[in-house]
Amino acid sequence: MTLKDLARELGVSTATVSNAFNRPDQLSPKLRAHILTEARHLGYSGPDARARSLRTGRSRIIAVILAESLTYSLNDAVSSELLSGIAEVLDTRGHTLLLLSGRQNAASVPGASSIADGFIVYGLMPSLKLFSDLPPERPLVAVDFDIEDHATVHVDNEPACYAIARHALRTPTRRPAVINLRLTEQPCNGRIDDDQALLSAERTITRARLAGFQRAFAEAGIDPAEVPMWNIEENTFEVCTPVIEEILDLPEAERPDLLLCMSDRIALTVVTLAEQRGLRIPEDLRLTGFDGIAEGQYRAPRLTTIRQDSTEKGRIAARMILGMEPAESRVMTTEMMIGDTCP
Amino acid sequence: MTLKDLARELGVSTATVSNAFNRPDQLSPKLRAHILTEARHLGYSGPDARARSLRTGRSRIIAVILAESLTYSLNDAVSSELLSGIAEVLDTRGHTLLLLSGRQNAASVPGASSIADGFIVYGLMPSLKLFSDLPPERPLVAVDFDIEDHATVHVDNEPACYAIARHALRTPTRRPAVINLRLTEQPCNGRIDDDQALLSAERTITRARLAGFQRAFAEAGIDPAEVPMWNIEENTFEVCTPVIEEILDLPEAERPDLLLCMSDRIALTVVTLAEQRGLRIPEDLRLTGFDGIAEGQYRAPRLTTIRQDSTEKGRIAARMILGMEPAESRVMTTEMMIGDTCP
DNA sequence: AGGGTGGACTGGAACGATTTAGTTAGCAGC
DNA sequence: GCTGCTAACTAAATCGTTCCAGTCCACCCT
Repeated sequence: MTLKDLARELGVSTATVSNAFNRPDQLSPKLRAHILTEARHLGYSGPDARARSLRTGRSRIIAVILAESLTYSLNDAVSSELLSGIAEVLDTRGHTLLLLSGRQNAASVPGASSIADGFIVYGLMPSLKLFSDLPPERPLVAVDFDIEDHATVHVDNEPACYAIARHALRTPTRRPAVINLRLTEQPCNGRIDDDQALLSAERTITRARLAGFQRAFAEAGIDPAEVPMWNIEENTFEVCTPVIEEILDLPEAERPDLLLCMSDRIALTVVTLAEQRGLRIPEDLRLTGFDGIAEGQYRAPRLTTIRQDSTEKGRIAARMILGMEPAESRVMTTEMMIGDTCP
Repeated sequence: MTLKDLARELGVSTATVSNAFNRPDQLSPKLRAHILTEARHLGYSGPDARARSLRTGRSRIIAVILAESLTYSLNDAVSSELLSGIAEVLDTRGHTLLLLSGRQNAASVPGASSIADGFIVYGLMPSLKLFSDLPPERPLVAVDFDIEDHATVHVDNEPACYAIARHALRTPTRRPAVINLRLTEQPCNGRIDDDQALLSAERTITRARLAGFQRAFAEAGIDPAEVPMWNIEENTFEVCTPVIEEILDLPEAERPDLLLCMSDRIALTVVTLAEQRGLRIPEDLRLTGFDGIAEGQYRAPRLTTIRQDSTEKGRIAARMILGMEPAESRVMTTEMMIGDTCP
């Protein structure tokens, strides 16, 4: 049952049926009512979205391309908050959300994606071939990374990390350490040696966060090069655990008494594993996080962290895509939250 | 730049270009290579998904229609695990995920949805007009509710709740209580009075869970009608909090010493608020959850709960939609996890 | 009566691909 | 030289809409 069938059945033109569904003002109310009634009666449930999107060039679909697998992204608090902000705005404007992963089968991205009216890309590396395959005329907003000729949304990573490190270093500290998130060029889950290719040129956020920490170290008279660093490959409890166990199980003389973590997930894992070992927080171990996820604030000890509003970040990106606000480069401010883990 | 333009430019037919992209065996490798090279060169990034989906009738998009708002669904551990299972399967088969909410602007659903090749519907009520608007010939799988003529995926709610309640009632209990999730016909966030229209006929899961609890009560010689019940409208910390405060702040003689909760989120909120009040778990208060979310197992006290594998539930639904397994009615088993909150 | 106006409806050309049913050329076999 | 076969390619119909450019008619104004 197509629009054409329906038109023939009713003895009107296809244009009129189309108007009955799309432009009520173009035909008499009586005829319109008749058409809609008959449509329902004959089992026609409105114009086919496929044909419509071909003809109009618009689908009311916005694609979100995520750096990690969908599985990860949906479970991670930060990226699902981002998605939820995006969804919120799209929903109110009658748009829908298509989820794509830029990771494994990136092949499927260009194919499926050309159906979308716009793209929100989260945390990818700008060098990816992927970008050249996206239809160049449709809007694209980059979140948490930089790419030329496109709008971006960020938080003030460097100043925020500087501020929280400065706060942490006000309390005398013997052995500070940093737990990075996806910092190294090559995958590395564990201690970062001197000789490892350190900073991937493209990981702009991670680099900015580390730079903030290091600025505070230098200012406090600590040589940043002397501060031990670990790296975490994926922001999950499971992947964090072995690395953190390695740190906490160091002999007491070597064990850090301050851990600057690049995410709350990492920090929460530290809390869990430290509790299991009977370490007292903050007496034996102080730590800071990043993100300000809800889970970190529900229960004692509440995390000392940088709160970024990922939901709002998503809203902004969505509004930019829909043209509700200028698509420009935007840096959001964050807020330091002093919790119990580093008073 | 369209396929037709490219064909003209190269002096071949559109069919040949189409074959170059879709059926390598239909033309000489040499010509194919030439076409692909030139395509890239001239800025043609493959067949347009809109036109293709119109012509072939397939889009490689599966729509997931969620009962709650997208914002909620993306933040809730259970539904995002479900999504993640779905995404995992779709991803490996080159399909993508379109997220729709069946709630507020249900109007946008039929319009946008006819682009999808199939539908996974989560937790909706089958009476919704929505269903009649979906293209009837495309596959539909219902998750966590029943609808005629369609495949469904479930867990064994009643037996699972019976089992955990039985376990909880083995320890002598003076004042058991139940905290339901979305049980009442009319929205109600708080104590359920006798005169409230109790069981929405359509909320099959919730009803099944309560039935399981009540069977165990009866068996333990407790009149189910005497057990006080509360109701929670939305499975979030914020919405749970006032109700749980109401319960925990009852005079000690009235305060329940066993709380059977219909979700881990509710149970976790109880843990948080009980800790704040200095109540000892399980000495002063025992409680059980439902879902088995990761957050409930990380930190002490670990929840005593029913673990359902929502990720696997999603995988099954996705496989059914893609025809990788028979689309029939399926009941998954759950596992009781004895944690610290009700040993 | 003639001209102008505007509302209601229609015809048919796109939109950009896929696919069926060919056509053509080359070559082997007899 | 004819037939038959295959590989390589093409012409044209088709998918289900939308929307531009009209047509038609009733009505009003002068």
